[in-house]
Amino acid sequence: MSQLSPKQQEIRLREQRILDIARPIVVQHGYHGLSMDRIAAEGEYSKGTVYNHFSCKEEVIVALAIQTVARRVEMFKQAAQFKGCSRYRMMAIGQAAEKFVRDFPDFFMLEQIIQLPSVREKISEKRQNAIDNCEVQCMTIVTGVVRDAIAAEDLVLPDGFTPEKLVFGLWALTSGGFAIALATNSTPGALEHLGLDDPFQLVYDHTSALLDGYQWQPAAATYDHAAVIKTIHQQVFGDE
Amino acid sequence: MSQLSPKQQEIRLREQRILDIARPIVVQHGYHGLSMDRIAAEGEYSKGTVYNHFSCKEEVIVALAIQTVARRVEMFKQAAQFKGCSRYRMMAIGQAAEKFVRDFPDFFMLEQIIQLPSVREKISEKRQNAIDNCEVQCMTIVTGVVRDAIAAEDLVLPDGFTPEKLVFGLWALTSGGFAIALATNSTPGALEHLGLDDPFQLVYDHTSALLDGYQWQPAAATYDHAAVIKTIHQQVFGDE
DNA sequence: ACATTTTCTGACGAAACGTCAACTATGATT
DNA sequence: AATCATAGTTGACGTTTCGTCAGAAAATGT
Repeated sequence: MSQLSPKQQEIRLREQRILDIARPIVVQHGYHGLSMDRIAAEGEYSKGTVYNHFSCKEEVIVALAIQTVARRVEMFKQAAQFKGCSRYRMMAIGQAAEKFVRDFPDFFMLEQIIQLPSVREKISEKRQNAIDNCEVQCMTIVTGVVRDAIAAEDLVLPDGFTPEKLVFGLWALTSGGFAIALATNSTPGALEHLGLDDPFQLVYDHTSALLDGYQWQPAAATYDHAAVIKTIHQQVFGDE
Repeated sequence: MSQLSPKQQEIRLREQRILDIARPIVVQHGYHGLSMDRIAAEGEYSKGTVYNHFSCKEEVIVALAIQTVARRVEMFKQAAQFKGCSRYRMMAIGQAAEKFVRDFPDFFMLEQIIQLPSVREKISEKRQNAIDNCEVQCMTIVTGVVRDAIAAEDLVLPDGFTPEKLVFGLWALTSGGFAIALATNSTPGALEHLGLDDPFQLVYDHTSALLDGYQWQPAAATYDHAAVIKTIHQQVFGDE
C-alpha cells in the first residue's frame, strides 16, 4: 500500500539530504552559522524547497538533534543489557553517556540550546514529542536498572525516594559535568589551571561517590574499576 | 585627579542606563529578543551611540551577565562566613547558589549561552577576563571551605583528590540540576509527570548524598536540615 | 492531448547587524 | 567673543538572514 511515486521518493530522500548538508555546517559553524540560505545554496535547491521540508531554521536544528539523540537511546539500550551486576550495568550506561558526549560534543551542546523557550516555541508539536520521547526513553532505561538493583537488593532507597529521584541526581551530575568539560574546551587551560586535567574522569569518580552515598552495592572501593570499564567497552561498544 | 567633565559623566551614566534598558528585554524576550535597534529606540539614542559603548550585541549580553554574576560572588562570600561547622558553611553556599538561580533564572541560563564559542569569540578580552574572574572567585570561596573542613578534620580526601576536584563535583551536580529544573520550566509537567515535583529539593538531597559519599562530617542523617537551612537564611540572607 | 494538482522557484519585504561620512557639541586658545 | 580642534552623535546605507507567495514548471490523472 505504501507504494511511493518516484516523486514522493525523491522528496523523502531530500529531507534526509538536507539534514546531511546541515549537520557539518552545525558542527563547524555552530547554531548561528547555520542558515536556510546556506542549506539551499549548498544543496542547490531554492529556498522555498527547503522551507517545504522545514518551516524554519529551528526545525532543522531540532530534527538533527532528534536523529542524534536517538542514537543515544540506542547506546543506552545496549549498555543496559551489559552482563553484570546492577551497579556495573549502571556504569555501562555512564560509559555510554560519556561516549555519546565524546562522539557528538556539538550535539550535546545543541541539546541545551534547543531547550531555550525561543527555540521550543517555534517547533512543531510532532518534533516536540519526538525529542521529549527520547528523553523519556533514556530515563526509563536508567530507572529500569535502578529498579533491578532494588529487586536484587543491591540498593535500598530511603522511604519516598523513588528511582526517578536517584536518576535525576545522576543525570544532573553527568550532564552538568559534561557541560563544564565542553564549555571549558573553548577556553583552553581554564580547568587545567585548577588541576582538573580530566573532567570525564572526575564525573566518573563523583558518580561513584554518589552511588556510594546511596550505598549501592558493591561499594566503589571493592572492585577494579578499570577492569570493569574495559569489559564494558569490549562487550557493549565492541572495542578491543 | 579623576575629575570627570560633565560630558564624560553623562557617558559613564549612559553605559549603565543602556544595561538597565537591556536587562528587562533579556528577561522578557530572551537572548534573541534583544536587539541593538531596540535598545537604541527605547533609550532614544541613535544606533551609533549604543555601538560607541558596546561593539556588538554580545558585549551587552556579557556585560549584563558580569553584573549579575558579580552578585553571586557577593552571595557566596556572605555564605562562606556563616557561623557554623564546615559542612553547614558548605550548605550555606549551596543555599546561596539556589537563591541566585531562583532570583535570576534568566541569567543563570545566559551563563550557558555566553559560553558558546560563537559568543565568546566576539567579546573583548577585558570582559572575557572579568567573567572568568568571577568564576575563579566563586571556585576559590568554595575550595576555601573545603580546605577549612580538612583542617578541622571534618573531611579526609583520598590521596591525590584535591579540594578543587571535590568542588567540581558539587558544581556539576548543582549547575546540572538547576539547568534541568529551569529547562523543564518551559515545558510544564515534564518533571512532575515523573514524580519529580521539587527539583531544588532534589539537588539539595543529592548534594547531601555526595558529601556523605566523601564522609564529610557531620553525616546528613545526624542533623536537622530544615533548622540549619532556616538559620542560614536568617543569618546570611536576612530572611525572617 | 489536455486538465488538474503538486511542487518548485526566486524576487520580495521585514528585521537586525554593524559601518561611516557628515554633522554637532564641547571646551581650549587667542 | 570668535575661532578651531577634538570628541561625540546621527541616521542612512549595504549586508545578511528570515520567511512568504504569486507565478512557472513538472507530475499526475483523464
